[in-house]
Amino acid sequence: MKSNVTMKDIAQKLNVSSVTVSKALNDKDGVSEELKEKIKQLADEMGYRYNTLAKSMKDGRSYNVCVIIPERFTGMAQSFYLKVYQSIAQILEEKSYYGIIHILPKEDEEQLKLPRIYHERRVDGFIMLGQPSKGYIDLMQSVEMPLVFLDFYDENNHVDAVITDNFYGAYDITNYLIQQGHRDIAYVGNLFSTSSIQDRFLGYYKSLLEHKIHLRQEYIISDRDDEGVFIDFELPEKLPTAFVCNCDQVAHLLMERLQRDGYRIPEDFSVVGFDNDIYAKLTKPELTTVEVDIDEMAKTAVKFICEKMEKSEVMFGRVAVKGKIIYRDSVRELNDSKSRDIS
Amino acid sequence: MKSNVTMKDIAQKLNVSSVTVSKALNDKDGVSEELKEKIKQLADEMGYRYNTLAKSMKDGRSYNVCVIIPERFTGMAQSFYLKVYQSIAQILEEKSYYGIIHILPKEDEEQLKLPRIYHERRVDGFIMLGQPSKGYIDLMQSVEMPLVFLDFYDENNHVDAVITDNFYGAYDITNYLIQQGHRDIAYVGNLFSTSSIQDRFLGYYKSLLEHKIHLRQEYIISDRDDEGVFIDFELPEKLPTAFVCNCDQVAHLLMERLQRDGYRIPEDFSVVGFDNDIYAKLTKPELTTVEVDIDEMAKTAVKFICEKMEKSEVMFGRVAVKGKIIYRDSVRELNDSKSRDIS
DNA sequence: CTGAAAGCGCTTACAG
DNA sequence: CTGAAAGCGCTTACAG
Repeated sequence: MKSNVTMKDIAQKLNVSSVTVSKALNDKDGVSEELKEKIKQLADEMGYRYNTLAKSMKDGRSYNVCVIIPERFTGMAQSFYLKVYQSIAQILEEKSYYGIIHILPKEDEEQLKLPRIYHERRVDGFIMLGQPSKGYIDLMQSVEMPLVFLDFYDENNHVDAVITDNFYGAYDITNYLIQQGHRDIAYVGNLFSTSSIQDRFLGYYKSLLEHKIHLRQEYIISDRDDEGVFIDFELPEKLPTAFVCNCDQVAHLLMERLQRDGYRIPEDFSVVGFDNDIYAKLTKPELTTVEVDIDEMAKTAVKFICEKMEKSEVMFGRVAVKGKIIYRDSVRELNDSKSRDIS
Repeated sequence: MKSNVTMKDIAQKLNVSSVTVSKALNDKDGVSEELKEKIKQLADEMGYRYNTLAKSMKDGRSYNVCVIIPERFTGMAQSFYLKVYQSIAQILEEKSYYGIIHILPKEDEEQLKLPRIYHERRVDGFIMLGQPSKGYIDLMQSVEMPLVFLDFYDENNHVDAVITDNFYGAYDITNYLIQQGHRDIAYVGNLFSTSSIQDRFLGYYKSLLEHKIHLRQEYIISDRDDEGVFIDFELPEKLPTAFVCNCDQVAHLLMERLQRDGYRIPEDFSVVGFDNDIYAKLTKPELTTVEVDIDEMAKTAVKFICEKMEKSEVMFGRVAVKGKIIYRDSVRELNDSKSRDIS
């Protein structure tokens, strides 16, 4: 395969103009079917490859969408965002866009440096995947380019955002525990750490309220300090029968702690998580949890960004995508017995 | 920030030509320092962004390097390749290239479909990260474009490849076990599954040979079938005192099995792994293992691909990058006692 | 149905 | 030190 064949080369061989070749290869009107076929065939034979850079330059669009992920979300076991990116890229592909991943280095985030791809005009829109610093959010807003937030939102900015339905996810899974006969249910998570921990807590709380179950302060168990570093759990004197953990990793840690203390799960305690990530299957027994609908989130974000790239005025607001409960073996049904003693 | 400022716009404002603006912004000779400054400043004020697409078209290069990862390597807990990509992208960035990740869908791999980015001439070179099918390897070879294999190599093709030093990694860690007094050492892995399992086995074997330790067939314990699906371990009648596992995940599985059988680690058995991935810290106790030098591998691969993009004749052959042992708590020192009974 | 002309935004090679 | 001309590979709008 020679690599430098252009439309002009094809045109010359057939004694036509490059305009005709262009039309033929793009399947446009104005060329006889016969000639079209001949051109396409010759293009194939000559190993012609369409040069999109030329087209890009012509119509001033790069056909690239940049997916920015803050570096801190890319650590071990954080394959969640990679999966989201993968889904995004695939959907963009169908629309003939490229999804370009950009892992935002910590320094760039602090110094408010936009990706080089922006300064070099190689991008038509941004999907911000995972919450960056406040300053960076403002920066992204200030450049006039289509922008969608994914998996977080910002109170103060009017940016289209696609998020997991944290609230109803936690609500659903707490309801499930109550259906199984649990009444003493704790929530595990630092309420002041992230908005998703907070929203999940509120979903849990709503479920309690609807079932007229009193929220006990000592049943709100912190899992990390305000910097996000995990801390030892301080379990209350009187233990609940079930724990709603704000994420699978914390459920994993909690189960280890309980098992170390000699308890069995789910016999002694039921535990549920959120995310359905790798930790959900690392626990013994495996975890009942809420699975995030990655494909739906990706699809929605791509739809938004594409429409915004077409006509930049459109706004979609904040959209929450519902997840679904994955039932495994970390929850025990409490048969009528209202409460129990720990032996 | 207006988005459509061009060199011409800047030129007109200053009553100079766009050639002069181009020279000034690229810091080339032929413009007075004074004028250069003025131009740069105005460019800033006007929110000028350099249009690399135009440059790309001019010199027929996209400045993109495509990193292809077969889909099956991107599952949960497979953040290894993401980290490699991250490192690659960062190093390419320093050289003003873009690293474009492309997750190769299974169907495309089967149907031998190259990434669209190739057909659209938006890429100057490929880094193949992770071993694809034989057919796909041949396909990649057939397109005349700079190509580097990363983390695998192919016997039959003369392609530059950067790999982990599986052989010496396993050799080193087996030596370490022997230093700790172990003589009865098993290897865990299906020798016919992948070349890295095989190479690691051979490193283990070399260590035995050098210490005049007889290789016992029943000490080669398979971990997966030929399709790569994990199977139950068949442990030999007489158990060894130490296990060299072909990867951390398998070490994790083995430790679970042994612990389920009532053994303690490292008191009853020593276990070592390879990779230092997430599984190495999920085991209790944490795993002594071989860490792959991701940055060095990435650096080498990028160096190769860049030089090949400059002048395509250069060849580097196969380069193995050494890892290093990470000492944790899964190995026990055997004080002189040659062998032991299991109580 | 076919094509000459102009232009996308930049750079290179050359002339002054 | 400065700039007019030509060209990268394509497409659009228009003329025939």
